[in-house]
Amino acid sequence: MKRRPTITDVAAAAGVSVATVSKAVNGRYGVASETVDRVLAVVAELGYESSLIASSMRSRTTGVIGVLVADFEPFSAEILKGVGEALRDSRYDLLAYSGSHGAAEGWERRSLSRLSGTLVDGAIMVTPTVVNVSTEVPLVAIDPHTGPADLPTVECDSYGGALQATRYLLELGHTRIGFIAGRPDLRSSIARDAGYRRALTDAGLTLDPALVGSGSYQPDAVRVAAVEMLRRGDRPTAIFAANDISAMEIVKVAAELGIDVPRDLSVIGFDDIPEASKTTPALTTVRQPMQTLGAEAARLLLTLMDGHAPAATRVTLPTRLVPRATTAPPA
Amino acid sequence: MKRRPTITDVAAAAGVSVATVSKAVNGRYGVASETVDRVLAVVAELGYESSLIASSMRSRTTGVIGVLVADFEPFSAEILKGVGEALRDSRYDLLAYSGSHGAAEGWERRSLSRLSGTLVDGAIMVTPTVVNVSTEVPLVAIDPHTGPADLPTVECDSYGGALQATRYLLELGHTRIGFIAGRPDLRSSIARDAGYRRALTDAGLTLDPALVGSGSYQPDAVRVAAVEMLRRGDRPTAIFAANDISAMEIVKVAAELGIDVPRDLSVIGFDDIPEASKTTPALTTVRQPMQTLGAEAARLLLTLMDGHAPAATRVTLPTRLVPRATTAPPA
DNA sequence: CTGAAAGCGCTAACAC
DNA sequence: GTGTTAGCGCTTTCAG
Repeated sequence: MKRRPTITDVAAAAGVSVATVSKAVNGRYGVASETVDRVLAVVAELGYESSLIASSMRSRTTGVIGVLVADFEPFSAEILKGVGEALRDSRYDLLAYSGSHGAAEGWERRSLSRLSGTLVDGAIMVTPTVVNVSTEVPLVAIDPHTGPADLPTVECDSYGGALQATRYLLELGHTRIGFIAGRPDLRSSIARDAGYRRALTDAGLTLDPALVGSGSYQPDAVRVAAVEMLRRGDRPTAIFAANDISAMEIVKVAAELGIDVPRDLSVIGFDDIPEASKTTPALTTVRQPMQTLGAEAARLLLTLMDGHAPAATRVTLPTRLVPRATTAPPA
Repeated sequence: MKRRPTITDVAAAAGVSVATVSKAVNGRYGVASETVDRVLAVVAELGYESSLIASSMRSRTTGVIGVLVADFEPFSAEILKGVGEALRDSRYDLLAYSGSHGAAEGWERRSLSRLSGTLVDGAIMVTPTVVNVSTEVPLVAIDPHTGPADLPTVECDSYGGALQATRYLLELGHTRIGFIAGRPDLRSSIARDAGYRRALTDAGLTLDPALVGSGSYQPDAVRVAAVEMLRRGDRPTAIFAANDISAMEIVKVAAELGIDVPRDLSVIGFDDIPEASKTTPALTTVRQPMQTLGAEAARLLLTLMDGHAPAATRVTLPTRLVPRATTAPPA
C-alpha cells in the first residue's frame, strides 16, 4: 500500500529533470548515454514504471488494444481467449473492459468513449447493440446485434447454423419443434429465426406461432417462455434455443416440470460454450468458433491499425452441429 | 473515427464553465437545477462520456476493479468469469489487463504499477510470480506462484489434489508413475510434487527420479520432458501432469510416439480447464474450482476495499478428481 | 545535451 | 450558483 514512484521521484533521485527521465525511459535521442545509464539505474532501483494513464493522456498512442464486453460471461470469455492468442506475439498489451454497471443501456458507447479518448489504440466490441459510434480509433465488431453496421464485422453463420439444427431435429423425426428466440431486434436472433422457419418450410411443415417464444438470451426471460410452451397440451417434442444459456435454462425448466430430456423433449442450443458439454445430459448445440472469431477480429483490427485495407471487412465463419445427449427421436 | 466530445465541448455548447459541467455530470451540490438540466441535455445530445483516464488522474477513485493476468488463457479466462459473476451486481466496472508483452518477467509489478496509479480502485492478480509489490490499492492474489506472500490469497488445495490424482493411478494398478512438474520455484507446483511423492510413499513405492520431469506449465518445455521420459525402455505406465495444458501436450507426444492413451499410458492433469473435457480421449484431471476462485477473490477484495477486516485472508478451496478417458489400468 | 513550460481532460478548492 | 485556478503524471516543443 505504498505510493508508487513517479517520474518526479526518479528525476529527483537521479538529479535530472523529469523531461530527461522521460526521454531516457522512452529511448529518445538527445540524451548523453551516461545520463541514460544513471537514470535507468534509478528506475530499476525504485521500480519505476510509467503510468499508463498519464502517458496515454499526453501521447496519442499506448500500445494497448481494448476488448469491450457487456459482461465476462462464457461467450465473451472465449472470444477473449482467441484475441489473446492472436495478439500473443504482437507488441500490444490487451485490456478487456466490462462496463455495463454504470448504465445497462448503451454500454458500448460509454465504454468506448471512456477508453478511446486515449487509453487504447484500437478496440474490439463484443456483441454490441449500438454500433453507430464515433471513435478516434479503429474498431471491429464481433457478432453485432444490430445492423447492417458500417463497421468491420466478424460473426458466424447464424442462419446456416439454425438450418442445421432444425433439420437435425426434423431428421430425428420431430414435427412439433419450438424455438426460443433472442430479442426480436437482434441480428443473430433474426437470422436464427429465419433458419428455423426455412427448415420447417422446406420440410413442408407450417409453423405454429405458439411454439415460438422470446427469451432475450437471458435465463429469466427464457424461463417464462419455456414454462408457457411446455405447459401446453400440445407442447413441442423438441425446442431449438437461440443460444446455449437459453437451452440450458430450458433443460432446467423441463426437469422441474417432470419432462425427461431427451426422451420427452429434445433440446438444442447455439454457441457451444464450454459449459454446454458439461451439463447432464450434455447439450446438443451448434458450434460457433468463438476463439476463431476473436482471433479473426484481432487480425482485422491489426490490419486496420496499420493503415492497410483489409482483405474483407465483413467476415463470416461457418457453424457446425455438435450432437450430444439432449436430442433423441420423439417418444 | 470522429473526435469524441470533451467536457470543454459540452461547456461551450451549454454556455457554462467546465467546472459546472463536471459538477452537473457528477451530481455535486451547488448547481441550479435548471443549469443541470441544460447541461445534461447537451451531454445527451453530444453523446458525451467522461474520460475514464482523465477523471482517474484527478480523483482518487474510479469505480473500476482490475484483474491482472499474464495472458488470457483458459485458466485466467475461467477466473475472469468468476470475478465477473461476483461483481455483476456491484457498482464496479471490471477491467482485465494482460501486460506480459512489454516485459516477460515481472509483468505483475509492471501492470500493477501502470494501472494502480489511479485507474483501478482495487486489483486481483492471477498466478503472480512476484508478490512483493507495493500498491496504493487493495490487492488479492489468486494462486500465487511464490510465497508465503503477505498478500491476501485465494487458491486451491494443490497438495490434496495431487494426492487424489496419484492415488487414483495407484488404485488402477500403476506402479511406475511419472510426474511432470511446473517450474520448481512455483508454489502450486511444489505442493503438487509433494502430494505425488506422498502418495507414492504411502503406497510403499520408492520414487524413480528419472520419472520426474519439469515442464514449466508450458507446452514446449513439457514436450521435451515428455519425449525424454517416454523414450525410456522402462517408461512409466502413467503420468501425472501439474496442469491440463501439460497433460494435453503429453497426450499429443504419446500419440506421436505411437503410444496409445489410455491403453499403454494413463495421463492425468490438473485444473479441469474447459478444453480438458473436449480432447479425444477426454482428459482425466483434478478439478480446480476456477470460477469460485475468482468469485472468492472478488468478495475478499470488496471486503478489503470497504475497509473491513476479512474473515479469512487466506482462502483454500477443495479440489476434486474428475475421471475421464485418459486413464485405465496398466496393460 | 538538458531543463523549463505548456497542456492532455478532468475534478476540487476557492473566489466571485 | 458559477467561474477561476491549480494541478494529477506524463510527453513534447523550444529555449538555454
